[in-house]
Amino acid sequence: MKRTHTCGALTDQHIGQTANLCGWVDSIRDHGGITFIDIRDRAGLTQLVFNPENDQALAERASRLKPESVIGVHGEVRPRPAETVNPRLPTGAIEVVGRELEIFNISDTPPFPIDDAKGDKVNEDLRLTHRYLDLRRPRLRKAMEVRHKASKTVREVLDEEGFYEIETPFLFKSTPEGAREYLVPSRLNPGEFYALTQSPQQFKQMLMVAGMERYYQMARCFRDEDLRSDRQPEFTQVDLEMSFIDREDMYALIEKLVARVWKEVLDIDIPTPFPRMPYAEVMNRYGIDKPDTRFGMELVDVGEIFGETEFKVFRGVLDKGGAIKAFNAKGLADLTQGELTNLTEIAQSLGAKGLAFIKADKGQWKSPILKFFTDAEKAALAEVLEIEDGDMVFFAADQWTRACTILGRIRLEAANLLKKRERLTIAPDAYNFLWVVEFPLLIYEEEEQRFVAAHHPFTAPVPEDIDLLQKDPKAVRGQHYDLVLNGVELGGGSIRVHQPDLQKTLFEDIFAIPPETVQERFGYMLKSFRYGAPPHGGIALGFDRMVAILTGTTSIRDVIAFPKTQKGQCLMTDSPGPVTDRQLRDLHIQTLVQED
RNA sequence: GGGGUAGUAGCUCAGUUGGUUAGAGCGCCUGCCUGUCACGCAGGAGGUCGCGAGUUCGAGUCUCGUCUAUCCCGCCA
Repeated sequence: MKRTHTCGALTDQHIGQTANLCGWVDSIRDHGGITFIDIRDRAGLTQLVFNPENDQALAERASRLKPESVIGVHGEVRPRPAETVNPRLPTGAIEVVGRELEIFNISDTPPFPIDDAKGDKVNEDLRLTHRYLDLRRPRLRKAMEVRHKASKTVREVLDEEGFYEIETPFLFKSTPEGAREYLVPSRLNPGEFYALTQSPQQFKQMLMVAGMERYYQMARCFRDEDLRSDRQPEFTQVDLEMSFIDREDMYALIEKLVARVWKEVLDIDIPTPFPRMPYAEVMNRYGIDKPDTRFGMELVDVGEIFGETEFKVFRGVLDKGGAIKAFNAKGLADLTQGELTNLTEIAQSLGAKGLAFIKADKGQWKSPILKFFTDAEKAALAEVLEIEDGDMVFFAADQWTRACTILGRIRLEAANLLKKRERLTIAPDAYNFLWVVEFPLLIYEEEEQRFVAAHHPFTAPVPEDIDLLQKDPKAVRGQHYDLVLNGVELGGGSIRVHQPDLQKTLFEDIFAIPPETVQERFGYMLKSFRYGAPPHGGIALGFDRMVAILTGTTSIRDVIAFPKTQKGQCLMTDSPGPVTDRQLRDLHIQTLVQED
């Protein structure tokens, strides 16, 4: 039986017509005589009626079906009796009277309910083992649709903007700086290995040297790092690179791209341009480089208030040039002892000695450190932090970065506690995009006693800071930009170095990589830059994270058809798995693990 | 590598201070039922309490170890 309509398509417009529907049995309601079957396909649900008065044998066959079986039904569309119309269903005004029934496949009883509400509560490992059943649930089906629409829109916009979609190799060579890589033994080159690309970074720059001018790719990337709810070993980036552009061009393009995706998928108008904030400011105000700006409780520098303090802890930090930061967790004075202990432990894990606080409770302030504060200091605190009864204020006194980082983390934890108490609500359709700009180009690595790239070694310095490279490397800002959305790092990129001499200086003088190593790893790149490299820059957006936000989930596993568990396994196919000795021999490798 | 949470029927969970035969809802099976849509009613089957040790007269419950999933730290240029 060939289908003529989908299960979502039939409405009262089709009354009187015949139709062939194919799909899965969603539910069976056998009344002894009359039997109703909901048939489901990708598009929706339609009620089938089988009446023994019409065809006794057919009605009996229908009533013996099992849920999730696949059937085809021929019948006519008719209106439901007025009092039995179901307004909760798009197809609730009609039903299809079954005349013929073809059973394509009888289903075993599924191991878990194929149902959004119940399915969401089922253990994820069971769902992943039977992912083909999990994906039947409307929520996941919808996620796949959103993912498709988003990638389609990305392709449309970038096509309009003159980009070529170009594929680059997955099999690359190992580049030990950066993420741990998946290695692939080379059969034809004994003892040598490919590495799967952790991103197409070097290839896309070569495409610019090659004169492609505008490249993009829905690029699969591979990183052998530990997993998180927003990190999978293979994931997808919207990867692109452009020649002859500056940062402003990039902001405009990505704002256009993102706004179109939100419009196409959610029918929401995202205001552009997006706000921009320098790295130093986001750290000062939010204590994190990917701030969630959907709520306030911003960090405040209270160092000036305590300029004359005799409180040893603050005095010591200020004398060493550190910072005293504070923020007001509005309405969190009823924090429990357990919650406070938990916050303190988090602060300590980030290097704090403790977590100082002031609780404004029933008209008075309570705090172990209150006795060290003068009345003037208290008054000043009350003013800048807008302390009211019921508030909880946290402090961090440390070197600037650490003080910000500690409170930035506590701010997020406090927000979660307030959400639980329903004192902080964030609109589900709040999308706070933000460009974070002017990152430092370099970070000093204490362990290795050298500078490393804050992002990657191909990021160009801000032109007016180039002179500082030798004099004051810490002060050099990079032409890097991060796109942040609701506290999630959605992507990042930069204007690249395109001058061979500058790139060589960065590698050898600043990052202190031995010249032989530079030659081995990046020699081809430096060489290419001597043959007419255009100024260029690019960006990569985390596509899985974008779709997760579009579908309102926090786990990218919900938007990847076949994701892996935290141990990197696919429970459906049971991979990875062992290989034969013969395979290992062909690849010239041995394992040190003995099979049981 | 480290910390937290969870693991009891096919699924979701309850199980008191360690004490008789481990329960519920859903699902499944059987029967009844002609307008339901989470159909209803009656009955029934279904358990290696993740696994392994230990303590104890006695362990789902306590201890240790271990496995799996998940959240987080480290890690992710």
